[in-house]
Amino acid sequence: MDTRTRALDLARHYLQTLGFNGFSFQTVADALGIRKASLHYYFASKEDLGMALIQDYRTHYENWARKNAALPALEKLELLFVMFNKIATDEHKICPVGVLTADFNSLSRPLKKKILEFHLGQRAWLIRTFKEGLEQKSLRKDLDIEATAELFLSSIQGGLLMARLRNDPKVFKNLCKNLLKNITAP
Amino acid sequence: MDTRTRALDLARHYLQTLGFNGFSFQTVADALGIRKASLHYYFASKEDLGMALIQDYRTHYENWARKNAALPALEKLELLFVMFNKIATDEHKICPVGVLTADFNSLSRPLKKKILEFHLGQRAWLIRTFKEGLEQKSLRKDLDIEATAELFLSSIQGGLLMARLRNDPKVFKNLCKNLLKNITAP
DNA sequence: GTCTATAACGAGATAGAC
DNA sequence: GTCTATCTCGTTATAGAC
Repeated sequence: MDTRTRALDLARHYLQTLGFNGFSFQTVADALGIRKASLHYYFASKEDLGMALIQDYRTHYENWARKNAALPALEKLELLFVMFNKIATDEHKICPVGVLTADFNSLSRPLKKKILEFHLGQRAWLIRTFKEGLEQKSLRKDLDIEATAELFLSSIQGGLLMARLRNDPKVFKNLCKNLLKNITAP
Repeated sequence: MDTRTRALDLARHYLQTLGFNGFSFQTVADALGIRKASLHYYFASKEDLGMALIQDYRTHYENWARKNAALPALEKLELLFVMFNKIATDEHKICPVGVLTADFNSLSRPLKKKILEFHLGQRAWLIRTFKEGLEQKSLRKDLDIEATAELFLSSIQGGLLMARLRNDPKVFKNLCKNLLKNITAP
């Protein structure tokens, strides 16, 4: 794996555990085994690193979505929760988008825009998937699609925070289970 | 208002807008009109300031709860959402507990403990209030109390983040409306 | 209580050698 | 690509005068 990719993976790790203002070029450079000045060869500024992090996360997510595109809607939603549950159980990480939203006001305008775009993309994915679920009759036919998308997005972000705070993997898992139960067809 | 109280109010403002690692003694001292060294007279360390902030927020919350203790359960829940909605619409603030959970791993053990205690207290309040609502027959009688408490807590935290990200006051308000709709008796 | 002054450190960032 | 060296700035924190 090339140095830039390794740096990005490490930076994402620190982003999800310490927050954007909680790690430095030094932190990443030490873990990588190079000098912090060398990191500037790949990322001109921390701002740049932030942009690369959100772009990288977006690419990961879009690959995931593409890979599972052909599955039934309900399975896709289950797999979405599996994905976030992996984050929750991996050293109490939280979602990169959630972290960056907590640090939102210390970020540049282009970075803010990029984070919002990711969020809206995920929201659109949820709405599409709910519509598919309705066509496939796996979801309650009186489902309020927009409201449910907002509920899913907010409780995933908040649920990851809560799992960290409570130091209990069941917290997030139970939350997901109940979210799914409330939307599936009787 | 004495200097310590004013300092605490300003610090809470910066905590909720910039995160715990996003503001400094300098930030607060400038807004307060004194030198940052003088702030150390009130708070020995930033750690201390963090403890005071969470204690202060807890006192505010407990006073609020006491004031409304005699109201019907459903009204109390509505007022809870009003309180958080004020946070969301005031410069896109988020909950102090949520902020500190995002920065959790850079905090000391006593501070972590204090944050968890606040969260568990709020969770207990929700559970008590749901039970009251069931006795008063204002809530759906098949309500899963524990699961609903988790859902409320997580979607409030996540909803505040989402309202900031989307820069839209309606996001949080609609979320609250739907949370309430789903638990009220038909 | 508030001040000046300063210590000690870590951050982001750049210049230029290899 | 990676290094050493350095700059500048902001951070927490302390000592001691007023």
